[in-house]
Amino acid sequence: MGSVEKKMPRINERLATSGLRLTPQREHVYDVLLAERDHPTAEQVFLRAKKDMPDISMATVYNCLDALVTSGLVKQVNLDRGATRFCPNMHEHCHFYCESCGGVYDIGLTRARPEVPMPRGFKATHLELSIRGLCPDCAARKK
Amino acid sequence: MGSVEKKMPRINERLATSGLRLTPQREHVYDVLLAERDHPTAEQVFLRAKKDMPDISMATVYNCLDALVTSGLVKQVNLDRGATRFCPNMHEHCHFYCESCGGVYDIGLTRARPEVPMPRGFKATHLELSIRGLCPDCAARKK
DNA sequence: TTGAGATTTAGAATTATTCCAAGTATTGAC
DNA sequence: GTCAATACTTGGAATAATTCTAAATCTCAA
Ligand SMILES: [Mn+2]
Ligand SMILES: [Mn+2]
Ligand SMILES: [Zn+2]
Ligand SMILES: [Zn+2]
Repeated sequence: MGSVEKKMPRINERLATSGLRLTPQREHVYDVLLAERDHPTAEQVFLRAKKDMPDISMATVYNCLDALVTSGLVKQVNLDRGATRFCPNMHEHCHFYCESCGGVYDIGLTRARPEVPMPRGFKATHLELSIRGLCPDCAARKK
Repeated sequence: MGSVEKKMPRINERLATSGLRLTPQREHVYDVLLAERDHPTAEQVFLRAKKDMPDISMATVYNCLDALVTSGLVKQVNLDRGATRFCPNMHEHCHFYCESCGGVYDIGLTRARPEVPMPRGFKATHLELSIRGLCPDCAARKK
């Protein structure tokens, strides 16, 4: 995670191509996401962001998250009815939701992109897989 | 769709095994869902249900939908942030969301249940695939 | 230096859903 | 059949997550 050398130009450039500026708030929100790979909600991002930037507002967190999503640096993850979660991992992957602890984990899709035969006429542009069950910790505990 | 002969015992029995009663409202909400295969929201179900049962309330529609889901007669479908949609098709299938018209379509998963290699320790119990793109009508129109 | 446009912010508004408490209906024991 | 226990429906209040709004602040380029 060579943050300064690699992250900065990337985030700057990505925002720029969407006509957005790199602001301290946006960078900080992105850092918060990169710091922990648990798919936090906007609320959780807000709480974490405040630690180092006490004056940041909830509205700004929503704005920043939106800017990061728009510029392709962050993915939104929606799990049934709950609050939207955010994921800075832009590699192709799907999400595993633990029904016991509520945790969300990345599952790499090596090459096995699920193949689904489309009925005539449908043009698929994007497909999303989500899995639910028990994470390793919870599975072990339930034994 | 031999409704009376086949639907009634099924819905009655399914509700019963969850300790729930078959009420006129529950049956009517189920009928509304069966009448059109377009994954309506609770609001839409409410509007349609009122046509033949003008005194039904929104709260009851939510309650009925919940009862039907609990007893395994109806599936909930969540598409990103939007209102939950409801689907009376209990065969294994996934959902196609048209980014142009917003329609939701059932896509049968013949046998091709997507195979995903689980990292060590994860116990998957359920997996869900959703696809977005253009439905046949919208795809043709965009040509 | 300056002003147009972008960004941040607090708080109001909105949306979808759940909760609540009261009234109504159904059921089974007698 | 009567009656109480239980289930169900209902309107409205409450909640949760998100979006909107309008004013203050910041940034960049001329
Ligand atoms: Mn992820
Ligand atoms: Mn469906
Ligand atoms: Zn877990
Ligand atoms: Zn369409």
